[in-house]
Amino acid sequence: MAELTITEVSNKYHIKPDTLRYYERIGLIPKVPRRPNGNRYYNDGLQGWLEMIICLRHSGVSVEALVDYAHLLEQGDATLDAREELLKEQLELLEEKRANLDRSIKRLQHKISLYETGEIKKGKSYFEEYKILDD
Amino acid sequence: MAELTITEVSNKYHIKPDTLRYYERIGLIPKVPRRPNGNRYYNDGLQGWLEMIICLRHSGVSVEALVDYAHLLEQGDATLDAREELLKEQLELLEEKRANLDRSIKRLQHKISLYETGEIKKGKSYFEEYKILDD
DNA sequence: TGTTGACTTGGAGTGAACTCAAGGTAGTAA
DNA sequence: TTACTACCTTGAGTTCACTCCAAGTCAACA
Repeated sequence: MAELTITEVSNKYHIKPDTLRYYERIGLIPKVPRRPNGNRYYNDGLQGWLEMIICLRHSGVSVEALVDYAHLLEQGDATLDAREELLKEQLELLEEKRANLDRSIKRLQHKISLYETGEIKKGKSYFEEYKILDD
Repeated sequence: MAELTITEVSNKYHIKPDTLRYYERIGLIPKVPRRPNGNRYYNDGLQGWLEMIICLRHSGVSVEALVDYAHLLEQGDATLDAREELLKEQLELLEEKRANLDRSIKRLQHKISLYETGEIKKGKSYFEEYKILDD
């Protein structure tokens, strides 16, 4: 890890430079340090934070929640409890998401198996297929 | 199960009447049958389909993909293979999602444990917390 | 000394998926 | 008859999360 330009970070994390600047604008990333000419550079700490928020964003954690967390971090020691609380709330949301995701995956697998075994036969009416799945 | 009004379906599946009408407008739900006064009623087949699409929507399957699937269903037997293909694609997407979700959950759990054991101590600089997590 | 090319800014535009508002009708209850 | 409620339609508005655009700066290279 080293200090990377915005384009390098963009390539590393598959996230557009515009998005990186947007994240900074809304406070999801703090003020990024600059070269004498004004160009941003991203150090190790920033890259660690980026990795974290990109992972969580991919899982559907809202930008708002992450901005809240970032703001709490900026306020330092006084917000340790609030931060833990926020993380726990988000964890619960993600666990709900996973439960639902598991249901959907099972549903799709079951449905696909019906296609493969030919149990969804020709000539069925539009919705007949769905009665099978009322489980 | 019986024939339900739009409000009853709305309550049953926690989805707004406007959203139900919207789904119909865009072809995600087929023409819903009507009472003589024009009010919609949702029969068993429709409710089964709704349950399915709501589950998948909660898991992040796009409206577009579901509309495509609905259109294929409407076209009958000739689309059996295309339907199976579409389901398999969506299943793959969901499995990717689950892998990422698991990563995020582990990350959050780890982070919360750092808060609980006090390993995230007072007086740390803004990003120091994230260096711990470079794993 | 131009002319690339990578960066900068502020602000506007986009796409997905709802969500709402305005105005109208049908059926019931006082 | 009037009031109320639940439904209807069309079309516009909202939210979220980017994503793009135009115009400008700066460093390096021919």
